[in-house]
Amino acid sequence: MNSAKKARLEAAGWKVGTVAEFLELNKQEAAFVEMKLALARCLHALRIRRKLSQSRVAELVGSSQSRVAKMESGDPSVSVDLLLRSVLAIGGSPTEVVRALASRKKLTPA
Amino acid sequence: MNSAKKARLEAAGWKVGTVAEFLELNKQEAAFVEMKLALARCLHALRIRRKLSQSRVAELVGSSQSRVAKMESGDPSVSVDLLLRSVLAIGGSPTEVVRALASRKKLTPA
DNA sequence: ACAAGCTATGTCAAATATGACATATACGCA
DNA sequence: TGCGTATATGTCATATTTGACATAGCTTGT
Repeated sequence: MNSAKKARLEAAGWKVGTVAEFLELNKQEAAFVEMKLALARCLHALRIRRKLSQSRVAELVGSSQSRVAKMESGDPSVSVDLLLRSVLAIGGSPTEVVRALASRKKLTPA
Repeated sequence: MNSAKKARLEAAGWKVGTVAEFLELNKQEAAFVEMKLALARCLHALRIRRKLSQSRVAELVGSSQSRVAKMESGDPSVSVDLLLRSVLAIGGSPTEVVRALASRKKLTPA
C-alpha cells in the first residue's frame, strides 16, 4: 500500500496495519473476552448454587441488581475487576476463580 | 452496641458491623489483591523473559512507560483489566495467566 | 386477572482508571 | 565527568466504569 492510500484510509478513520497484526490483536481480544465470560459464568453458577437472587448479590457486592445482571450477561460495560470482586464477595474462592478461568470455552467462529 | 452509639459512630463516618464481617471483607480484599499482584509479577517476568523494555511494552499495549511501571509495581490505580490485557499483548497465553493466578503467593501479615 | 418476586435493558451523573507528560533516580559506558 | 537508556513516581485532563434508577418481561401462586 502506498502512503497516499494509507493517508486517505486513515483520514477516513481506519487503522492501517498488516493482516498478521490484525489477527494477533483479535486473538488477544478473543482471549480476553473468553476469560471475562468465564468469570461471568462462574458468578452465575455460584449464585445459583448458593440460591441467591441478583438483588441479594448486589447487596453483598455493594452494587445494584441491574449491574449484577449485566455482569452475568458479560455486558461490555463490566470490568474484570468487578466480576472478580463479585465472585469473591459471594464466597467464591480464588481456587474456584482459577478453575473457571482454566476451563474457559473457546469462542466459536460465527 | 446500642443503636444510639451505632448512630453516633456512623455520623462520625464509621461503618458498623460485626467482627466476622470485617474479617470476611478483609479476606476477600486480600484474595483480590493477591491475584492482582500475581498478574503484576507475571507481566514483569514475561517482559524480562522477552527482553523488552517498559517503553516497548507500552507501545504494544497502547499505553505509556509510566503506566507499565505502575502495573508491575501493583499500583492501586491499575485495574486487573489492564494487567490482563497487557500480559496478553506481550504474548502471554491464557494458560500462563491461569498458572500465574494459581501460584499466587499469600500476603504475609505485617 | 392480579400481585409479588426475579431478571433484563437502557440511561445518566458521579466515581474511577487511563495515557500523557514531567521529572527523578540509577546504571553502564566512553 | 557527561550521555544515553531504563525505571520509578507524581499530576492531570479525559475516558471509561459505576451504582442508582426506571421500566419491561417473565414466572408462580392466588
